[in-house]
Amino acid sequence: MADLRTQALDDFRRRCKDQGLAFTFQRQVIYEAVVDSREHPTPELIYEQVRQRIPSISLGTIYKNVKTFLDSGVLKEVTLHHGSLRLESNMTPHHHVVCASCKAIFDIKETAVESVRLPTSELPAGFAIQQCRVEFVGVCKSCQTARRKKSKAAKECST
Amino acid sequence: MADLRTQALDDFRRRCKDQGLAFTFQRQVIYEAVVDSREHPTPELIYEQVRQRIPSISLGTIYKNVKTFLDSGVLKEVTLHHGSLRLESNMTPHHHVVCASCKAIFDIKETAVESVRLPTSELPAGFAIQQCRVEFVGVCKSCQTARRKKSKAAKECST
DNA sequence: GTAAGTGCAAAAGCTTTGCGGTGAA
DNA sequence: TTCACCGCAAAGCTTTTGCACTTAC
Repeated sequence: MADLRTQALDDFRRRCKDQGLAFTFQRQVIYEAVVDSREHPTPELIYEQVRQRIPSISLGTIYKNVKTFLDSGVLKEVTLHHGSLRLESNMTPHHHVVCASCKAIFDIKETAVESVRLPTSELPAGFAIQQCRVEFVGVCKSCQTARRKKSKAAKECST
Repeated sequence: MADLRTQALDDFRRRCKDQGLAFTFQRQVIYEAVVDSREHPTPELIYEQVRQRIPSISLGTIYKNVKTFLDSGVLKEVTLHHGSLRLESNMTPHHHVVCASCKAIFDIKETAVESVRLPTSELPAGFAIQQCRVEFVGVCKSCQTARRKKSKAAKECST
């Protein structure tokens, strides 16, 4: 009987193969650390977890692999905005449209979307909601144009 | 006739007074730089803008004042997650509940909220939406408890 | 065997902090 | 006059990069 962990491991091995990534012990343990933690961990937290099983691992390796996993779609980032403080002077409630490519942020007035409701039963126990933010993620006009140009150039280059 | 800029300035002066903040030229220019820019600027971008009017300003002053403005509610941050990469292994679409105090992130299954629609007319021209993310912001149970304890202690301290 | 991955250390952002001089109230 | 604020410089994080060694394929 293949237990869940074995199955998850096979899954991960397959995903590495699909992405052309070498299947190393370090990668396996890093990946498991993220999956096992229910906390949306930071690289530092992953480092602490992984070090319990691989004391010789370096933080640099965590970062390199996290980046590899993000690039290949094995993991995701919780937010597109990490790494830079972005400010807001529009103090009236509103929502955002964000370009995944250039990180441009556009405001949308609150009334443009229907108010979103969440049944209390879906919330963590005792959580007090103050606000609901909606974020539409996509690609802005100029980034679409840039991508088209780039892929066209790549095509011409390969012929 | 008081133009818009004069009025905005008076507004800002009043807000500083309300918050017990000194009204300095630097603060005025920093604030105006954020308001004038439609781009949800970073501190670095604000620095560039402000330097055109106050060449001697330092980046440290930008950071100090941005922090002051955030603490006093004169400005807001676009996201709570800036400053730390947070990872996600749950690749199925879902939404988040975030504690504004400890930054804990909880998953909510996508079906828990009705799908959010945005009329194309509300979008920036040419923007291609790929995804909609909903984030409920509030305070988790343990942070509520901690705050209650803290404010109780403060009360006892002041008597 | 070869290309990719690892560990280590240095460096590159971004942000905070401390201190002496300056300016707002 | 006093206290908060400014500019400067140093330090503290987080993240990236380069290089020699090792490992997966």
